[in-house]
Amino acid sequence: MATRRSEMMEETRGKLIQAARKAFAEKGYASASMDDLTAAVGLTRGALYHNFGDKRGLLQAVVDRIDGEMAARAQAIGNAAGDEWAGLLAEGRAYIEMALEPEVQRIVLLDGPAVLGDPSQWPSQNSCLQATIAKVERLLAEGRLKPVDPEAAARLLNGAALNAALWIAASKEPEKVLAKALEAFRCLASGLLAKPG
Amino acid sequence: MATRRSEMMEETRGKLIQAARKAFAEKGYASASMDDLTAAVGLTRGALYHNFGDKRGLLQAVVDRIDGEMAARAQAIGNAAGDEWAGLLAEGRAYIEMALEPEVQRIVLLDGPAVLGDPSQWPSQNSCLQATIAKVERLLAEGRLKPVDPEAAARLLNGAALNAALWIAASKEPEKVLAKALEAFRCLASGLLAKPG
DNA sequence: TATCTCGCATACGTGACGTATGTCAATGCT
DNA sequence: AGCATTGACATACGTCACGTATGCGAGATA
Repeated sequence: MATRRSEMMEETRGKLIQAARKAFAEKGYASASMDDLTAAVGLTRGALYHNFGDKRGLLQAVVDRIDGEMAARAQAIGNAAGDEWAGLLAEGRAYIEMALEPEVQRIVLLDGPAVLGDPSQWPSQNSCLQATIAKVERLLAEGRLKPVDPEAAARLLNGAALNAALWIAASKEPEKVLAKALEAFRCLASGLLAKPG
Repeated sequence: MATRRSEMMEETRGKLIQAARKAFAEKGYASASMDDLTAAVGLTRGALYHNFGDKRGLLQAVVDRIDGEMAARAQAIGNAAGDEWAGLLAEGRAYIEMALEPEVQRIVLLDGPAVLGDPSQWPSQNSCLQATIAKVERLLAEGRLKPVDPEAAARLLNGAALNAALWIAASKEPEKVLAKALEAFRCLASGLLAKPG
C-alpha cells in the first residue's frame, strides 16, 4: 500500500544518486563502472538510463545535490555571523573547509568542470557563488568596500579559496597550511575594504 | 642523411605531442581517439605506447610542454616591468590572458587536474606558480608587503586569476568582463601591500 | 477481466584502450 | 664484408564499458 509508482521512482533515483556519489568520489568519474554502481543498490543500467539519460546526467544530478548542500551550509554560516564583513570571511573559510572533503574535491571541483563544463553555467547556478555575491552587494551598500564589481570580487574570492583548498588537501600538514592560507585570504580580502582594517 | 635514430625518435615524439595537443584541445581528453590522433600524423598507436607508455603519459607530455611555454611567457612579461609590484600585477594579467586560450583551458585547467591529479604535484612544478612565488619573495625582501607566507599568497593570487579567466572565457562580453576582473584583481592584490597603494 | 502504461531488466552492437607479437632498418662485432 | 642484435614501430587481439533496442511484469483504467 501507499507505495505509489512515483514514490518508487523517487526512491530509485535517490539510491542511484547515493551510489554514484560514493563511486564517483572513490574511483573518479571516468573509472566508475555503471554496472558496478547500479548493482551495488540492486539495480541495473536499465534503471539508470531510464532515470538520467546517460552517465553525464547522473553526474549532473550528483553535483546538483552536493552543490545544494554546500550552499545551505555556507548560507547558514554566513547568517550566523552578525557582522557582514565577518560573515564574508567566515564564508570564505567555510568554502575552503568544504572543499577539503575528498568527495567535494573529486566530484564538484575536478570531474564536474571537466565533464559538465563551466560551473557558473550549471543549473545549480553555483549556489556558493550566489551567496558570496549577495554578501558583497550588501557590504557595498553599506559603503564598506571600494567600488568594485560584486560578481568579479565574489568570483576571485571563491577562486582564491578554491585554490587554497586544493593546496591544503595535497599538503602533508593540513593544519599548518590551513593557517597560512586563511591568513593570506584575510590579507587579500582586506584589499577590498574602503578603509584598511 | 644524418637522420640518426634518436633524432627520428624526437621527431616522432614531437609529431605525436603536436597532434595530441590539437586533439585534446578540440575533443577533450576522454573523447580523443588514439587511433585518429596517431593516424593524423601518419603513425599508429604502436608509436604512442612505445614513446609515452599510455594515454595519460601523452597528456602529461602535452601539459608539460604547454606549462613550459606559459612559464616562459610569464617570466618574460614579469621581467619586462621594471618595478616588482607592477611586475606581479602584469604577471597576473598575463596569467589571466593565457588562461583565455581554449587550448590552455581545456588541457591544462580542466582535463589536466582531473586526469593527472593536483597540478602542484606535476613534474613541470606548475612553473607559473614558481615564478609568482619568486616575485612575492622579492617584494617581501623589499618590505613592500605585509608579512605573509609567499607560497600562500602566490597560490591564492593564481587561484583568483584562474577563476577570472574561466569566468571571462564563459562570458559573452569578454572585454567588459576582463576589465571588471582586472580591476577586482588589483583590489585584492593591494590587500597584500604593507601601505595601501 | 482485458488492456494499457511504465518502470526496469536483459541482450546486443560499437568503439576504444592496452598488450603481445611480428617486422624491418640501423648498429656493432669479427 | 657478413652476421647477430637492438630498438622503433606496425598489426592483431582480448577486454571492457557505454548506450540502445527489446521484453517482461505489476499496477492503473475502463
